[in-house]
Amino acid sequence: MEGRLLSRSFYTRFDVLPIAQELLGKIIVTHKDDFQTSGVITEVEAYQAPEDKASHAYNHRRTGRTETMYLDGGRAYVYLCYGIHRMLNVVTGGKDVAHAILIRSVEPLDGMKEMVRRRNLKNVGFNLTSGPGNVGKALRIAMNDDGVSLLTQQTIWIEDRGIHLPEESIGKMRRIGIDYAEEWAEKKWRFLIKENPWVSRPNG
DNA sequence: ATAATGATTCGCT
DNA sequence: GCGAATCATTATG
Repeated sequence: MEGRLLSRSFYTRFDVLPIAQELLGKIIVTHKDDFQTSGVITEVEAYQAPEDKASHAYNHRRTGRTETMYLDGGRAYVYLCYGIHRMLNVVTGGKDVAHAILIRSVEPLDGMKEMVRRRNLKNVGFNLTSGPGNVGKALRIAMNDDGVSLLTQQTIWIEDRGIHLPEESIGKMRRIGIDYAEEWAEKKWRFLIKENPWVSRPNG
């Protein structure tokens, strides 16, 4: 399966919203413990600091954790959620621009058997790689992946394998789990491939 | 130093 | 629909 590695210039554009939509249909790949696992990105959420109250980097917030978001585009931002889930984000924009895109769901491609093993699932369903916590577990995202470059095919990277999505096939809805973010919670910055069952929730 | 909490998921009711 | 799991990060003293 040959794909074209997404280049630095894909990630370093300033506006995170088109980048998030263009990630739909691209292939996220990880290489861990001699296993290559991958999937078509089917659902993402954009986070646009400093103005976005839902972002960890809201209002130029700089802490040890958020520092990764201020790096140049084309890196992974990984954080632990609820003490359990490793969430995989794509850092975008130039250095000191704290934009990021959360990968919420993928459609399994390579290494599906290994992904099932990592998930400890008895019965395989769409929950294998749907939902950001499940994506992290299936792709074996680890805390030490925080800050790694996506620009080489070593650990984590994103490829274009020629999938083209027409504008009308992209669903735009409210982001999940950020009700505290007031008016920013209303932004339709969750993007997903319509009619694709590999998303964390059919509606929202 | 301590305490609160979360860009979630799963199992049970 | 509800609550537990589980811990790095964060704010606060």
